[in-house]
Amino acid sequence: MLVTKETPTSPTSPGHVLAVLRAEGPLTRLELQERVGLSRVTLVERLDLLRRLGLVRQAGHRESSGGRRAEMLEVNDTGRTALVADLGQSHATLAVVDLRGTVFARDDHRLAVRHSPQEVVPMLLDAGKRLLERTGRADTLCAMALSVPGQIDHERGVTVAPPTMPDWNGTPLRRPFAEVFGVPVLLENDANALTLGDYYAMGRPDATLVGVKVGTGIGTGVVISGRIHRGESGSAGEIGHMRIEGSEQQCSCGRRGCVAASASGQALTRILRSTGVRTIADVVRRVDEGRGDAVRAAAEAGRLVGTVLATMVTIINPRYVRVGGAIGVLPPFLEALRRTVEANAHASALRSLDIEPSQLGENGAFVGLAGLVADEMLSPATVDALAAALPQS
Amino acid sequence: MLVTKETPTSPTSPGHVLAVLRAEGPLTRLELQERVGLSRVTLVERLDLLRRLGLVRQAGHRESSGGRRAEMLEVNDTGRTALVADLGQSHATLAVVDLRGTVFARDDHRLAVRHSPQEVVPMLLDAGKRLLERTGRADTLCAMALSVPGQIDHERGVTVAPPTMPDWNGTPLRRPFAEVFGVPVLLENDANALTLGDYYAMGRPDATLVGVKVGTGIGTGVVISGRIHRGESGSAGEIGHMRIEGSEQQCSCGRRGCVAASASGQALTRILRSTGVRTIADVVRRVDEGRGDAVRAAAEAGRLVGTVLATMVTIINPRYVRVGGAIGVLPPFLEALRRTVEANAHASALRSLDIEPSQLGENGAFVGLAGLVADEMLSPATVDALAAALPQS
DNA sequence: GTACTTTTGTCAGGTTGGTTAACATAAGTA
DNA sequence: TACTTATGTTAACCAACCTGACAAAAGTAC
Repeated sequence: MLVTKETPTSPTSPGHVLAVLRAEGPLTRLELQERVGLSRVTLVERLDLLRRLGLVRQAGHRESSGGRRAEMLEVNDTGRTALVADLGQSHATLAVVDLRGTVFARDDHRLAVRHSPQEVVPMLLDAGKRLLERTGRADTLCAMALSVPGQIDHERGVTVAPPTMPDWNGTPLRRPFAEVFGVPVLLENDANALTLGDYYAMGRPDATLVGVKVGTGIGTGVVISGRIHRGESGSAGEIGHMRIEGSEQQCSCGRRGCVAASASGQALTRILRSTGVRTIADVVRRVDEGRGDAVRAAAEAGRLVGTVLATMVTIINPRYVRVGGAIGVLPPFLEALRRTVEANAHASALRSLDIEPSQLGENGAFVGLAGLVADEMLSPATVDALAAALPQS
Repeated sequence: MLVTKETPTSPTSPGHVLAVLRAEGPLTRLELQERVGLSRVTLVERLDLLRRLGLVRQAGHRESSGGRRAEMLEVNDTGRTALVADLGQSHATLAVVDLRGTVFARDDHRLAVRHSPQEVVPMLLDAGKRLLERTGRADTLCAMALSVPGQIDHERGVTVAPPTMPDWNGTPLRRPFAEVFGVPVLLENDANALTLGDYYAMGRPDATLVGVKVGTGIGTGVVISGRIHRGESGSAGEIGHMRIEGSEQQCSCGRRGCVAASASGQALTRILRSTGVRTIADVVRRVDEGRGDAVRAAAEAGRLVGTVLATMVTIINPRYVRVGGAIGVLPPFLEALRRTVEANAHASALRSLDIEPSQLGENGAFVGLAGLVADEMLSPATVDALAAALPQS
């Protein structure tokens, strides 16, 4: 049966007041009062509570309309800290951020191609501790969030790694980090995290958003009604290993003809190997330099991903598509992708569609993870729990 | 910005009590009290209100545990009436139903291939009035719901008809029916309505459900978190006019190579024309009789739809797929579809997947529309509004 | 400066909507 | 008949919130 998931909090609880403030940006007390439907007396009490929790702050004033200026209030999303990590097939990056996604410090690690959790997890724990100390924000740490390639078993807090990373299959991630840092640990797929980054950076639009990430591998994320659609087994949007009609290219997943076998960063590296390319960074550099073979390969990759994305657009009918990842943002790739989608998707789905590159660059996943933490820590339920635990006046 | 859409009703309001009862089936007063979190005194008052509104009723007793038996309570979903209509490319069917989808009377009309709203709408209004009178349920009518092929502009209550029904493009549907029957009118795409039918018939599972309808045309619906995903322009799931690689078959939509041009009921009728087939009913009969050419054609159609559905399954990662429509439920079609999905969709998405034919037959759309009406009329917001308007004891 | 306006905070009394506790009745079992 | 459980009702009570009055802060207009 469908279980109602709304928090059992009343629509005038402190948590709900904060939610209104979060959704509708800086507001004056009067505006807030109208939207929440509380009397001034009670609202003052609510705000006092939220202020003591450090969750709201002043944000300038409105123009005077003949008397005292009204003070604007907003959610304090810079006071608390999250430790976030982006784990990839060949890298691991840690960052200390606030709940808005501002990066205070980051720490990049290259990883061997076939790295194992036994080496990487302790390294991350250690690096995380040092990074927190270095920024002096350890005392405001409220959560940790990790993005990983492949699927996640959210129930158990365990990875369900892709075939390309067999050592990582079933690795418990939530537990070790929760134990060391003593805060909740959120896990998210890498493409989902990037998609959420764009979603939050766009001001949490109330429309369906599809995010595409083309880096070493290929993945997508879908945000519907403000939430990532993960599907029944957490593999929704895993388009990287869909078949391309007519292709027999061997894929690193073991099968043949996958999109990722022909259009991922890994595939481009292989395709351009004879021209001296060894890494994805090499691919990006050559495309930026305008080398014909590299540009053509990127465009062909964009066309292939575009074919699959056109189907996705037809099925999901999103308002926005945001394309990220090292390969995804390359202009020849993006242009070919856009043209292919426009040629193949359902006409009606195209009318309201907006395809743009992801705006966040290197920090995209961090913004997404920070937003995820924010949604968790600033949710009405969490805030009401905090408020209830607060000592009286 | 994302606007919070929860009703501003408190979590202990009459509407919410009803919602709990709706979600968790028949409950005793004590169980209900625990789940809602109200004292017995107040719960009695709530239930009195709901009983006076005719929204709850007794449903037998629990076994005695040594004393008086506890009385079970359930939502009364048979007391109110909805007029529902399923409008197709060549038929229009009206039915009088209760909010559970029980059909009290139905009225089938064949329509000319190129029918126009100018003839059909007045006919439906007239037939609806007579049907309501005949069943004697006109006095409990609480809403009307219509399913139509093509998309719907829910804002304006207007159809955005498919290219195959150009006369119906932009037809106002909500207004004429609302004026004649004096109740709210809900509109839904036909594939969405059928999908919702299976969703409600399955007891509103808390999992993603994809419905596929293959009748005259091809359409799909997606239920996520208990709601139909309609997409930005209402065309989500319109897979009928996606391209098949290699096909150049002319489609009735004007383009070439669409799935619907090769795999819809209309396409099968054309393909089997030389064997004497004239209608979809002919196709169904010949497949049921086991005629080789018809069975092969149905299987090939299933394979083609399966190819597209495999992509959809990979992208959405649903728990359930339900296949309906006159062609969709044919065993050779369904078997070929199932095999194709299993061969092509992402392995992880297949593990938790359950593909079955729609269980509802002719009345599928009616059950879906009835559920849609129920969700609307029994929602906390609607119920609380009714309760507030009720005269004091 | 003074007069006026708007914003914000606080106190006090009243209303509402719920609570608990006690009692009464109904409807079972042993 | 005695005991148990379910249900309804009454009355006293209580917490949360509201309204209204008052006051101070912080502006503008003159």
